[in-house]
Amino acid sequence: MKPDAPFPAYQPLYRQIKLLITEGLESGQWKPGESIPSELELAKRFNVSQGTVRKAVNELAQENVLVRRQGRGTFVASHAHERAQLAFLRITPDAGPVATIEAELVECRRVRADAAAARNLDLETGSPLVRVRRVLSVNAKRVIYEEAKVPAELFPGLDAETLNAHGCMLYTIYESEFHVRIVEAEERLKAVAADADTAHPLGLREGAPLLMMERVAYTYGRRPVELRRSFCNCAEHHYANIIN
Amino acid sequence: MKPDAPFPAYQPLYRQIKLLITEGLESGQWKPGESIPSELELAKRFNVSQGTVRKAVNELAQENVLVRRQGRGTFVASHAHERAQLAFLRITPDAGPVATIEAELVECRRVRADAAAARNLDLETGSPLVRVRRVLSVNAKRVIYEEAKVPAELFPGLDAETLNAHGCMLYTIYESEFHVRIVEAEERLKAVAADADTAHPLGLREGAPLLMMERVAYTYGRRPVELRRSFCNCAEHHYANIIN
DNA sequence: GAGTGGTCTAGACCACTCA
DNA sequence: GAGTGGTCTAGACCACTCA
Repeated sequence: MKPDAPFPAYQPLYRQIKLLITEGLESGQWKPGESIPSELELAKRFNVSQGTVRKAVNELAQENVLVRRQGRGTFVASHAHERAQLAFLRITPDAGPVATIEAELVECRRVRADAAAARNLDLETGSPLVRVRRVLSVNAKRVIYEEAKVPAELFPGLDAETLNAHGCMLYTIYESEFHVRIVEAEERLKAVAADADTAHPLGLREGAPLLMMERVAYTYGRRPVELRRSFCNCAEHHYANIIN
Repeated sequence: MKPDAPFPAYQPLYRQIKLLITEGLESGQWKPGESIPSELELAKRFNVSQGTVRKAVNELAQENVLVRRQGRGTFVASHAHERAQLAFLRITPDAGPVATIEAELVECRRVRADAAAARNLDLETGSPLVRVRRVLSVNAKRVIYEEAKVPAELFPGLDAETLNAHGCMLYTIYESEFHVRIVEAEERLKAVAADADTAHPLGLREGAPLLMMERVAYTYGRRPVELRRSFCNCAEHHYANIIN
């Protein structure tokens, strides 16, 4: 395999290999938690050197799409194991680690995408969405009220029953029940005053300061598949971030 | 050069090279904005292959310590150029990009480290610090009130005059005037209610919700050198973050 | 001991920058 | 055209896992 296609801009070989691997992941050829073939095997299959496969796999590992384990193999990253979940839950108690997380379902229903939701999810206005509202408890304290919206088409049969049956981690459910893996998210944070809707579920008075987190979550290929707005009571919790 | 030293745990060659390069940076042998020697030159100097140097340099580039430019060379990252500054200023207008940033100095004086500051900065309680309080304007709107504390020892002569003479980017000043380069930071975000101290500089009423950002900033080798607490009025601005 | 990923080398050639 | 980083190959050997 050589760089051909002069038009779609020059892409190095390892990027093309990366794309081929990503396609295998998208198609479900290799599922979350499973191992992909060894470097030598992939090199043979794609007719390139091991070094080129390595470079492609390294980038995917870096993006948390694959997980390398020396001596064992390379695995498809999963929200189910390894508490990689916590990468997407940045709220932490001020003192001590996150020990438990529980969710109480407030509501799960079908809605129509408004203009903003449609724009962010790359859909038509009015497209059917599933809207999930929940209260999350960290270490048995209710601190987050969140609303998630996802395209109904991608999540057929997502309802209260499904949610209650499969634990509290939404991204684990997306992955195991609907074959949608979240790999990246963009967040916008603001401090806002609690209104009636957000104050009550968290046991606060209206006007109390809340950390609002608006998120667009993406699957492979930077395709947006979830819109989320969360509100966190920061009395004893904070949002942790590392900059570099 | 071969892996020797059996005791301090096995470190691959490229990590040792990485450390040697970092030492050159810390010592000021190569200064921010300057280029470091070419890969082949470094390979000759350290008596390893170009590939090993490349691996070390790649990691440092990844950490935003070095910047690679094909055809030109490898440069020491700088807060002065390339608006790499914005990596550490996550506050953005809700609509449109950051066009201008200005700072008004509120206060600059010497203080003593309290227990918390001492712990976070790896100092003794009571150590001399310089405390800087400022109001930052983004696109000509005053939206951030911030307080930074740094060890006085590391920043001799840091005073109001210095600050007013060298523009508004603190990390650029640290770098150009005091040879302290910030490479990483940990932040904790909370929503809080404005008190008298924070409300007035931002033109808000007490009790208004503010986004509080507490930061520990690190130089090479993860040495903590700045403590910062900022408050942002989120009426028309937000904190942007990417998770993956 | 077989198989995996991790490190290291040597060398060829490409893409880009600049004088 | 000389010099830089970027890609790609082939091959050796190491560290780690597991049966």
